[in-house]
Amino acid sequence: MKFSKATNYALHTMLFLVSVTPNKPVSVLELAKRQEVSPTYLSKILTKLVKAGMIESASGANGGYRLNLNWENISFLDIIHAIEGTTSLFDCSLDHGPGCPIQQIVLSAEEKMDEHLRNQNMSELVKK
Amino acid sequence: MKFSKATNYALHTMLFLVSVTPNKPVSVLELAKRQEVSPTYLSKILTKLVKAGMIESASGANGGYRLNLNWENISFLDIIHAIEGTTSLFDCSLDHGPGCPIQQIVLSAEEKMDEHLRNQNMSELVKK
DNA sequence: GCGTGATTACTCGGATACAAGATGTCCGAGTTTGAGCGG
DNA sequence: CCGCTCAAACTCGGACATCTTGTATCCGAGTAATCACGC
Repeated sequence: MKFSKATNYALHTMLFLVSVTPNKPVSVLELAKRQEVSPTYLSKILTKLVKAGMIESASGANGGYRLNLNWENISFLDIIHAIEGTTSLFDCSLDHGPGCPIQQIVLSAEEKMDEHLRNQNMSELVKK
Repeated sequence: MKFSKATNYALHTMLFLVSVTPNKPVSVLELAKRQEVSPTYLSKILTKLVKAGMIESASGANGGYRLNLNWENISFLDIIHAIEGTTSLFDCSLDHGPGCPIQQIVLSAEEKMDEHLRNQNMSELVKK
């Protein structure tokens, strides 16, 4: 079990966009160069962030990606969910009576992690 | 990102062994039947638990797997680590100055989850 | 100058290729138990 | 009744086969800005 590289790219892209601040779009080419990843692949990842309403894209010349207006409230968990999906880390998928105790324990552990990631938002990150 | 099925099998096997209690070994055939998984595959998973010192195996007729003496202290985290390995969920693997802030945040979130899983041990589970 | 068209610099989406890891199977080898059998 | 042998019931480990998912590339299409050119 590991976070995917795509999540890593998404997080770093957001970090960069936040630290650059101006409202001018940044091309995927530049974003990709900084992270040593192919532009076309990064583009696919960023499309997910667009659909999740975190950034917006401007096509055409001088186009690229820029933060959406609500960027300060975006949390780490939001970004991770946008890339990895929102399904839980564990499902017992075995019927041994209702309410598998293992399922309950693992999910509550996951919730602990989610809670921490939910409290970390972009506006705090930019201070560092 | 998801926990593997193997982890699910391992956890449920431990739960079963704990609830059965007697020191008589349980054959992998019976364990596999309960979880609807092939015996040979489950055997490979259980071998990892043996190497981690959580259970022990008895070969030969009437053989099988049984809990080790220290079973009460085994935590969920121990089992998960035995199957999934101990590498962290996230590594930035990108050099943008020392101490990637993203890495720090995600790892501290993981630590929250680990802490919860570390506190859940087998002796508590058996009560439920 | 001023529209108009062509060129350029981008994003978007689908299809596809590739790689790695999880999942599962097969088989040969070792080990213990217990039953059978001969003395 | 004792001891020997042999079969049965297991685990163990390596080598595969298969499936899924993440990662990455290619290409054609759409879109916006800018440049060139003719009037």
